Amino acid sequence: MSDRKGKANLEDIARQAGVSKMTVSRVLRGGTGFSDDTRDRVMATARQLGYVPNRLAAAFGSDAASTLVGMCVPRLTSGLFGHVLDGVDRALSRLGYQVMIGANNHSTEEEEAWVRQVISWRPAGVILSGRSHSPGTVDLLRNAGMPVVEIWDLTTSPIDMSVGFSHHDCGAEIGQFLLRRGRRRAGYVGALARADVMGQSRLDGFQAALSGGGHPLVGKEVLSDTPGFYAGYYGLETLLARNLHLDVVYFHNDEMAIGGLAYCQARGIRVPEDLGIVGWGGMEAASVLPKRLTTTVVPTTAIGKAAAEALVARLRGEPGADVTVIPTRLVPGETA
Amino acid sequence: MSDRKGKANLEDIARQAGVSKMTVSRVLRGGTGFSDDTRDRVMATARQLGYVPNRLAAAFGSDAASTLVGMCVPRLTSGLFGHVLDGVDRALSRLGYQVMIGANNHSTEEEEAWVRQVISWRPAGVILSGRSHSPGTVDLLRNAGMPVVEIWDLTTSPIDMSVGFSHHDCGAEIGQFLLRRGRRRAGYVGALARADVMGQSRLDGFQAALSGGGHPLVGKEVLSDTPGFYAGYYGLETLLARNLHLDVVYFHNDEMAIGGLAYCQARGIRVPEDLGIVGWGGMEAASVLPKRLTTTVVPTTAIGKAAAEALVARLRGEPGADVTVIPTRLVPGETA
DNA sequence: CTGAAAGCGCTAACAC
DNA sequence: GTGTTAGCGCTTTCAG
Repeated sequence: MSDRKGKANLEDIARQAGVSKMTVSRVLRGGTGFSDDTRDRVMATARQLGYVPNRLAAAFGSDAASTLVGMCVPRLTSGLFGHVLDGVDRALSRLGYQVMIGANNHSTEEEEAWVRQVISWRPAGVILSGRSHSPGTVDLLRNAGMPVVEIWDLTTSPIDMSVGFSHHDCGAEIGQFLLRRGRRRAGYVGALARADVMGQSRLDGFQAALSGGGHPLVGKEVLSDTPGFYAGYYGLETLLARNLHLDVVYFHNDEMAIGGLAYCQARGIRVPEDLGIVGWGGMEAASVLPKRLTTTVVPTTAIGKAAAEALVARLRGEPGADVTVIPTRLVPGETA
Repeated sequence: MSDRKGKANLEDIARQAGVSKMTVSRVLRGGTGFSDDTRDRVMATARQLGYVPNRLAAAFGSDAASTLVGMCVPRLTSGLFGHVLDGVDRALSRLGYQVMIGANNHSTEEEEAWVRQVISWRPAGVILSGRSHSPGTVDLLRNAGMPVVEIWDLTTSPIDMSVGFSHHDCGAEIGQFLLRRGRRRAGYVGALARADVMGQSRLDGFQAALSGGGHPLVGKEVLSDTPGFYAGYYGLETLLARNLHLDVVYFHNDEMAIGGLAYCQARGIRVPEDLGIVGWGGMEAASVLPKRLTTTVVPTTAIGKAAAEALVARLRGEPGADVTVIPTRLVPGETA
């Protein structure tokens, strides 16, 4: 059916359909400037030849035809970011874009390495997670002159655009909530201290609110481990072993909080009577527990969708805000 | 610093360093055939100009220089596939490849649409999830002449290569296990009946084993919903409402099983005394429950890693098996 | 409505 | 050790 390398190109179609490459190109891209007859003939020939367009050539030759979008998340195994990725991918793929992923593992160096790779593919734009990046990353992106969306942790001075919410405010809101509920001796269990800037922001906000209310954080335990169920379980065990008479514990996220709940159940600690348990993130599991987890629900998919839309709007030259706030929602639950 | 469009290219570096484009290309790719002095000069100039290579041009011009790999999963929000993706990405990014993602939402049509897009970028290879694909997908991939790895559900006649395990065997193994434990009236709770071929395979294996043992499946409830906690909770409620006197229920996955456990706890149903609960997948949460969930643990990351390695081995012309079995592990747990 | 020419930035092949 | 030539497949521009 076709020639060299078993791959037909525009010229093959052109020859066989008796038109020029240019006409084929126009037809295939659904443009205008050809007769119905020509279109039908070209389409038929393309199908017959099993033509597969070469977007490498298209993107290369046209400088503005790239439909690649890079998206970097902290960890690919994070349930929350899976939903963000889903929101991004659904919005983008529907518009004909392709998503290149990357994980920075909470390291700005790894992020920079990823950015360096990804921009060499001349993507239409890039989505980053978080607001702290290496100077090299910022440089690279500024010079690349493509839309950049920083998601998750809002920043008022984005590289280009920002979509998300304030982690600091999440922590503060929970702090105030707990004080209102009469909690006086709060603890914190986290993970990945050095690495996770955003978890740290929540803790900062939490502490600020507690101190502001006159009942500062009593104790904290931060493991250097994946912030999952295990870490929550053992982190709470360690923290409680210090006998600080805590009446509530704020966890890095819902998974850890559920681990904490499991520990309480195993030890006969009554929740919320003996100890309050608070999570963050809003994973689905948290809402079918025997007692609904007190937590902050993050609209993950909406953030992904909004980020994708902001990116595309910029690409199309449509007006759009540089900073988009996607509010989180405190769910009182029954565990604190 | 540089010229038109603020982007330096090989020629800019060549001119400023007083060598030819070709020499610059050789230096930048870490090849051979230049003096130390030349190398230093070129490198310095490249850095000074803020040179960002154009892989679009490289991949386009060399036909064998693509480092793009496409990876399609059923759902981006699946915890298990998040880990698979992580395994793939870690293995691949370390070797300089970039991953383009896609989700097929359990639809072979959506998968075909994705394949059509992705191969137009002339990737080095493609990783698909599952073994059932549309004829169009198979055609496209066969003609593309690039390595293809089908993961998750093993097939002995892959398009090219297959890495995973047998879902049918997973179900059968659980069926036999339950019979040995004296269970006689088993039920099943699943989700996405039509769409999820692999879940169906597990159910098939499960039923075959039960029937083979003389105690066929008593009842099943399959929701058209996301296979998550909610669906598990309400699915079990619905199934039990039929008063079939079940003594054990096999769930589509761990999330649903945990939803089922939550239902039992809410209703005072004792597990495993009154009812056995069995999951599938091996999510982390399952192992910190008050009672460890009886389930099948799937080595997700290992599958991703093996798939990536098989793909790269093929690209390098290294010998490798077409079919790689990554065994799952039945965890007896305490819920059945 | 259609076509011809030029060129995107890089690498392969070959010459020196 | 280094340079020259050609060309990857497409789109842009400009002519008709």
